[in-house]
Amino acid sequence: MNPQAEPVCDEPHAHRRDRRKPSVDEATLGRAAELFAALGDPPRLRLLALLAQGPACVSDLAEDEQEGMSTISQRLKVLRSASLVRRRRQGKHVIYALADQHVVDLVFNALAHASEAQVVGKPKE
Amino acid sequence: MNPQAEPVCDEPHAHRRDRRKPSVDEATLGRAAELFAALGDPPRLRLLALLAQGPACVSDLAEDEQEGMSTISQRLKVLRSASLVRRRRQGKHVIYALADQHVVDLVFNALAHASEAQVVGKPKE
DNA sequence: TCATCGGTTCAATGATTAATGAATTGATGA
DNA sequence: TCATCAATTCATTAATCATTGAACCGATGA
Repeated sequence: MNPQAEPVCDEPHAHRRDRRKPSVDEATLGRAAELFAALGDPPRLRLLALLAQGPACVSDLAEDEQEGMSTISQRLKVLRSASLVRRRRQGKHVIYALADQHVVDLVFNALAHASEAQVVGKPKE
Repeated sequence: MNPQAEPVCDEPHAHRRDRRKPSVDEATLGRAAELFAALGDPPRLRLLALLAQGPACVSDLAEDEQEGMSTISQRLKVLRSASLVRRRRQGKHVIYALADQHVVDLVFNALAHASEAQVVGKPKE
C-alpha cells in the first residue's frame, strides 16, 4: 500500500537497521572534535581569518581586535593546541601564522559555505 | 645581509603589517562558528559518524549510544539548528539523516585528517 | 475516545570554558 | 646588571553548555 522509494516501516520498528559497528575509534573522533571546537568560537575564528591574510604578532592582533594581549594570547593558545597555528620568535615579538595550507582551505571553505547557504534558511521547526 | 624569503623585522616593530581591513562580515563568521561548534563535541560528532552510515531514528541512535532519548534528541537539535542533519517523520518514528553530501564530506575529511596527523604530534611548548 | 509509544521541550543542576588583571618569563638594549 | 617591552601564565569570576528526568506533544491502534 506504499510502494515508494524509501523503505516503509510496517513491522514494529524496522528501519533497515542492522547493528552498526563502532564506525571510528574514540581517539580519532576526539581529535577531530577538538579541532572543530577550536574553530567553533567567533573570536577565535576571526583571529584565523586575520591570520589568513598573513602572519602577525600578538600585539598587532590585539590592536586589530581591540582586546588585551592576555585575551588574544589565550585564544591563540587554544588554536595552537589544536595545531591550527604555528608560532616563531622574532626578537621581542612572537609571530603567529596558520599552521598549513590545509587550515587555510578549511577556514576559507567554511566561510564561503557560510556566506552562501542561508538561502533556504535553517529549519525553525 | 639576509635575502631570505621571510621578511625581517629590523625596524622597531615592522612586520609588514599594513592595516587590515575587516576580512569577513560578522554574520558569516558567526554562522561558520556555529557550524564548527556543533561539530566540536565528541558525542555529537559520533552521532554524525553514525548517521554517515545511513539514516536512523532517535531510539535506535539512543540504543547505539547507550543514552536516553532525551539526551540524543538534544544533541540532534544542536546539529539540526546548524543545518547538519535533516529529519522526517515516518509513522511514530522520526528519522534523522545527514543534511547533504557536503556534510558527509566534511565529517569524513575531518576524521581522515584526525587519524593521519598526530604523526608529528602537537607542540607541547 | 483512550492508552500507548516515540520524541520533544522544559527547568534545574553540574561541568566547561572564556575573559580579565596581576604576577611572571624571556629577550633586548642601555 | 637593570629597565623595558612583548608575551605568557595563573587564579578568579562570569557565562555558556551538556545532561537529566519530568512533563508534554503527536501519531497510531484498540
